[in-house]
Amino acid sequence: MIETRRLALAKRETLGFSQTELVTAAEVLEACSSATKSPRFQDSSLLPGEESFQAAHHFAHFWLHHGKCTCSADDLVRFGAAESSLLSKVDTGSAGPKHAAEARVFAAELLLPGPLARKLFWEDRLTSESIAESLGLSAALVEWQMKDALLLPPPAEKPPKENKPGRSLDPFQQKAASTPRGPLLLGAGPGTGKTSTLIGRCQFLTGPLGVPAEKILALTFSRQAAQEMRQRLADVGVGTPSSRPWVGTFHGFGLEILRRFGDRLGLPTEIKLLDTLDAVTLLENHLPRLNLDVLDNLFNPAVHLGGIVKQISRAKDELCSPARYAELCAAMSVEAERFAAEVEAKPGKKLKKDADAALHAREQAAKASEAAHCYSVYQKLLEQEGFLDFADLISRTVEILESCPDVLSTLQAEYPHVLADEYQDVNRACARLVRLLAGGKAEGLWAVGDHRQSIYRFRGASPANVAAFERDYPGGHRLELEVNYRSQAPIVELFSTVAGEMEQEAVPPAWHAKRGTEADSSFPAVMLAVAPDEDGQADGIASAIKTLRAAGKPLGDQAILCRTHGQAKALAAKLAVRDIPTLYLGALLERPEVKDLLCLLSLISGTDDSSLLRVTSWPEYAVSQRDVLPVVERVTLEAKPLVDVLLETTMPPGLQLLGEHLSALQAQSSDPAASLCHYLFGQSQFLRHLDALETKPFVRRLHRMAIHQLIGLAETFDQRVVTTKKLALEKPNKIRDFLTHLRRMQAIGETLRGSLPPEAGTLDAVRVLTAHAAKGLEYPVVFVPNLGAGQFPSRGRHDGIPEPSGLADIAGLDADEEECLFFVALSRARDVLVLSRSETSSTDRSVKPSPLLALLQPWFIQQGISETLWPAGRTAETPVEEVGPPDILPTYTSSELELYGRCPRQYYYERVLNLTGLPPLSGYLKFHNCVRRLLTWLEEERMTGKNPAQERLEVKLEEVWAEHGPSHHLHEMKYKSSAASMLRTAWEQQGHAGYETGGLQVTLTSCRVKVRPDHMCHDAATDSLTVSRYLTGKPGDDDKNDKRLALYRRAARETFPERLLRIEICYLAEGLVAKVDEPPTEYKAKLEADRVAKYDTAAQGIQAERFPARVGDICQTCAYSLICPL
DNA sequence: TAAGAAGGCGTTTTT
DNA sequence: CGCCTTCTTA
Repeated sequence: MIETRRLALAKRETLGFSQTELVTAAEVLEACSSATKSPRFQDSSLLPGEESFQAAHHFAHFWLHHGKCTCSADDLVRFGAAESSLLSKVDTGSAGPKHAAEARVFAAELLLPGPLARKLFWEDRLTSESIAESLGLSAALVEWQMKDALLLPPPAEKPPKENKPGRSLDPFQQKAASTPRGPLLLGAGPGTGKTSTLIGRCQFLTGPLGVPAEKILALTFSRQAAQEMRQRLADVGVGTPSSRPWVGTFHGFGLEILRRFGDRLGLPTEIKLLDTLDAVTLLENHLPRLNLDVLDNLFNPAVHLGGIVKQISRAKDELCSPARYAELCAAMSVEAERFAAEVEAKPGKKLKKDADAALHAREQAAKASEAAHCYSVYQKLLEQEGFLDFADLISRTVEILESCPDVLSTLQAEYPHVLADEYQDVNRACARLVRLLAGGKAEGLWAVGDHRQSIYRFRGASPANVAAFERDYPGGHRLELEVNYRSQAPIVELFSTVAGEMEQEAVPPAWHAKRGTEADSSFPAVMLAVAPDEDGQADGIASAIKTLRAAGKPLGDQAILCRTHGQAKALAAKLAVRDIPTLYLGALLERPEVKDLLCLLSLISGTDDSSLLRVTSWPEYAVSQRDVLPVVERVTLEAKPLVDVLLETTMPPGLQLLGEHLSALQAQSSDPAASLCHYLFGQSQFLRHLDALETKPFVRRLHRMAIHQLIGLAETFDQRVVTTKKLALEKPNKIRDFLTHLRRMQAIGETLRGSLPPEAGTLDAVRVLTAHAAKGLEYPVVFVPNLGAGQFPSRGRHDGIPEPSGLADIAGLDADEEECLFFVALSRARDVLVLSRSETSSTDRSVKPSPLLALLQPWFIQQGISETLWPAGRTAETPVEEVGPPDILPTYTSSELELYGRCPRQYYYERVLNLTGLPPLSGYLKFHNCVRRLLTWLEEERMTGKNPAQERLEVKLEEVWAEHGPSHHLHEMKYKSSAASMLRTAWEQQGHAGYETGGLQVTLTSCRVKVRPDHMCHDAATDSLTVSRYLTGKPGDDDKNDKRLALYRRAARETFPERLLRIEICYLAEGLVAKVDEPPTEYKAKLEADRVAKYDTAAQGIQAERFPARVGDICQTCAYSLICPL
């Protein structure tokens, strides 16, 4: 697209207009007409602005593709919704959509060049509407174009890089490219020219061998890799417009086969493809059929569905049918039982550890079995509805090829040459697909990969396919590329050492470094540094970056490769403080400017009025919180539309202005992307204020790119294939649906990472990325920080859903995945590689060196290089000011202190600002709310003297349910019956007569706490008091360590010192009662005291008005996440 | 000194 | 929820 823009600008200049000259659309089109000697394409059914765009679009095709426009009418007018379908995510290599997109960009750039748009907006301070008017274009088009022109980095003067001078192939590459017949597996280590060889292979096939280009099938994993390969093939002139190789992704190829031959499996002609969220929604819609038990969670039924869907997808990648999956799980259960029996029969004293292990094995088996059942239900649903998921694109294609010999032979004849890229990353399904296509002797198969770079095993990639190449392809042979063109000799030696250590049996590979050692006195090629703390490490990296820049390595040539996004985020932040521009967007939805705009959207769609607090705090409106809070309250209470309230003449001017903006947006369209564009470029001063807030130009860039990403996300958002059941009375509202979609994505744990647009490629800033993301890339300078134990390799977390053993037969695994990742990271460096670690971290007091460093030892010893010591950093600790106990102790309820403990910021929103926040996404919180209300009611009834009659329970349940229950919820009945049974259990716990009126109270250092236990019961005969806590979930191991129980004990002791005390947990769902014993030792008593002290700490925080946000998992479900931190 | 309990922390990504 | 670390206890 960058190139397309460049072409458009150049064309505009040849037409006689400069880049920043204000020229009307009519004049531009007139010039186009005379330049091409063709009439202005005209369609009188269009509006004036649209007509210009369409005409320009036709000229664009004429110049770009030397052809006529074949785009649909929709393509022509609706420039924004270019790629709204999920199917467009699957790359089938067809040129149509790409050409259409190029023409759109070209046309827009021709009519309103980026430089002109920037000048008019920033210098002349014009709005999109006035620009549209003066150019004779539609405002929507102008806004769409401004989105790119203002938010993306302007293109560099010169093209970023010319393609590498076409080096002729070296002997190894030549031999591989010109193998007369396969099957061949080419081992291509880092920087050995894998892609060049692949291209060379195509040239060899189409050249000397005279193979028609369309007989070649090249399969990759990512669309990007496919795109690059297509580009390079075009560059070297392989193929013609009528005969070109089929280059695309495995999934894209599968999609094409399913479109052609899907009828053999009874698939519908129009394929409906599900993404992960669709799949989760589908399962959620049929939750009762899933019969979840161990994987059930009443309070958040969807909590495990994400993991289950992931597991199903894994199974499909392994070509494992639901039946087979169930068998594996059954075997797992048998094994678990056998293990349990073995433990049971073991002589000697029983160890808790063994018993736990047995229990654990059983639980895992039970979970797996439930997942297996979900799989079978899911698959039936897919077939019933005619849906496919991503994994089906491969597995069902395999199914066709295996069951329809005619289809198979058709395809084998069409593609006698099959090229498979990244062979170490193929999963079983892809490997089978390749095997089938390659045919009997598989002479046309040419695969390339590097098993040491197999870093995607967690998603099913299996280097076992590399190991088993000869088994799968008898008569197959291997070749290895041995010259590294990328890195300086010391770096090549270093990662060769690692590769040698990784290999258990095989001879270590020795790559020849082509580049030798280009001595650079200012910096060693390889360096290993250790800092006492993380700030020291950041200082060290920052100063190395500066030194290297001074030595001629621009910031854009330097990259920091981290193991996790968490590390990347932290390091990027530390470098930003040290004035190093870094290119890292992080989680898109956590970025303040993105949250700002999401709040705006939620105001437009009327989904969350508390967003008002955030929006009105912008400089544009500058309304004080004092003025806004009453408005929020009124809107909540009066059920009057927000805009109407804002437009009341008594409102402060800021609120009225916002009211005007919102009402205009609401009148205009309900498309999220269009609304955002109109707001940003037409109505508001948002972008100018955003700039004013930030002094560093680079950070401004990041802000704008993040906003661009958000708009892109909104553009590609479309109605879901599978929707959650909605209330019939809800009006369609695309903005609301978009916001809900984002929340649901968050809820299933999908983080939307802000990926950088290609336009960012030329920016001079240090790239911060994960080692995974760096695969296939190279940088002159590479930093690999945080090489501590537990950091790299990362101590990861697994999903709750176990994988049945035997799903993947990964026999003969070569090296550990983390070692591969380390290897990938090291081999990205061209000239300088800086490895570093910190001896402490914010979480661990001491961090040992990563075991991965041991792999480097031989080389470091041989070179006589020892660790460089970096000094400690400045520790920027802000001392917490102590607030002494106040004269009059304030009183809090225990629940508000607990709220503060969970997240002080949430406490602030709820208790200080009195906001209500978003309603919960699913029904479980309403259900929970009902149960709590009912239990409180029950306890209050009891306080009056006696247990209510049983019939009253049902009456009360109906009453509370009608008002607060999850009515119309998909699983309302399930919730309702659990609520009824819990209430019943609580009711049966009546025990004794004689209830305490009022609650308990406890005095801490800085406050008094009012405690209202779930249930209390006084037995006058023995003068004993039983205090019970109701738990609605399943019993857990550390329930009795809950700080609330400690508080119960303290409060009961203080309120009734003379009574005999008994603390209990009552599990309502199970009908169990567990007694909580008195702390037997001093140590335990101290632990309990510490728990109580947490209430004290919370009270101190509230008094000191400290309300920091506790960022973590809870944010995903927090009702205030959009406005936080306010 | 080792077993055990309690607390703290927290992955990678494409289609 | 599963791991590692840190602390207590026998």
